[in-house]
Amino acid sequence: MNTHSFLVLFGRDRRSKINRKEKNNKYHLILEAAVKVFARQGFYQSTVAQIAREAGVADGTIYLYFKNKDDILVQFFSYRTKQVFERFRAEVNKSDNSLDKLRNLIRRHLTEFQRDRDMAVVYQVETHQNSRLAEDQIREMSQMYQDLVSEIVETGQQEDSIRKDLYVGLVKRFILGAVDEVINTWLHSDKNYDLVSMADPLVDLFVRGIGSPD
Amino acid sequence: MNTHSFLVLFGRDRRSKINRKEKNNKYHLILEAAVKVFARQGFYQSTVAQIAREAGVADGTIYLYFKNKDDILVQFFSYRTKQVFERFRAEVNKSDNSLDKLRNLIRRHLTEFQRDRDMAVVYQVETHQNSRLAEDQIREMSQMYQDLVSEIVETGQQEDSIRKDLYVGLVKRFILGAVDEVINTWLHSDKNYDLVSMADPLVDLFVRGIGSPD
DNA sequence: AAATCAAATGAATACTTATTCATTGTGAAT
DNA sequence: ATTCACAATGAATAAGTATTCATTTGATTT
Repeated sequence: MNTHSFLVLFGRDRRSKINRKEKNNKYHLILEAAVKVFARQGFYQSTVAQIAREAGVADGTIYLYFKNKDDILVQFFSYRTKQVFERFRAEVNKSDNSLDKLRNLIRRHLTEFQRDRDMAVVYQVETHQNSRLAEDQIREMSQMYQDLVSEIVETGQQEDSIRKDLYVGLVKRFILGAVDEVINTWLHSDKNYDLVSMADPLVDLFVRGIGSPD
Repeated sequence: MNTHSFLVLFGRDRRSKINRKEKNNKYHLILEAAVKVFARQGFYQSTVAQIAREAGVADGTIYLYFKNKDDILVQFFSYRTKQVFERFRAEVNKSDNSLDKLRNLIRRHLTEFQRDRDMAVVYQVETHQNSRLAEDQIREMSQMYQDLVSEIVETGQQEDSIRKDLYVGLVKRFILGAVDEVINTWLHSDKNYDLVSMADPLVDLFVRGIGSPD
């Protein structure tokens, strides 16, 4: 862990910190460039030289801000992706009604992933990898998401809008998996339809299932 | 695993086919070894030397059976995985009842992926990759699966066991995604629970949803 | 203008690895 | 026994690439 990572967190201070601010910018510049390159070619197919080129800096400069190539991916998960997942929590907290919570969560999830495709690609690929470089970060986010779903299910059961005979561990995977696949299909398509518009039909499927009411 | 033991096992067949049979065996030997190595380390982290070692052959031998490293992965999808997906179709055809079709499909899917973990890992990782080496094969299998679900939904709608107001394109992703995630979680766990036992609860979720009946 | 110093550079290093191919091994045919 | 036809080998080749570090740049201070 290098000093610069910390500077990022507290980068708002404007006074006499031009120097830091520049640093801050370059850190983000490289990170953004890296994500773009990773999204296009995959982590292992991407070279440090390509990232440097995309960011408009020299190869060596990258090592002033990141320990090594792996570290770039870890930083991506630590800051960019974790930030997004924290927004999910905020979204769920907005409502008391469990079905609204669920709808808000899915909608936010699709919105954020549609907004930043490069992030979406890297996230989808790396979380499905076997030897995951950012294993700890990925676990933490997965846990975050599962906690949200748990909370939704519990709330719903209290207010009697969600079945009580559910295996909650499975419900979590059921929901996350379906959302993931919808995103994945979108990423592999020409991306000329609105991902967020899938939210309502998807929630409807989660809640009512595909079976006839009778 | 060395070549010698294989020669002993199959060394009895002296006919002119011995040549072909040996070839065939070595082809499969290498393919199996490669899948094992890919599953452990990922495609790009795996070296041809490692595959050769695992198969008990020389590095150069691999190029007598495969055009190059990429070709090994393509062959894996062309033969091994496609074969599995064809079993899915057979399974669905066994029943006329749509919900049974669905249950059979899911059960078979989980059974096959549990049976061959190495295949499961490679499949899961590669299908989520961005630049997919076996793009054509993957598309074909995805299509196969989606056709199965379409068939199930149509049958179910005719026999009035499945809702008629469904967006079928979404139902496909909904089902495949949930199954995928259940498999993925299992692969990243200690794998000491029975994957197939998830089939019935999962189908129940698909059909009835999580919402209360009222 | 000179000195200072961190930031940035990019050529050089050290290493890894896919692929080739001259050589060797093997069993069948003559 | 000798030749023949391949299968198999693995050392050598040719590329590629992560990382380092001696040098340069440019801004700020003295």
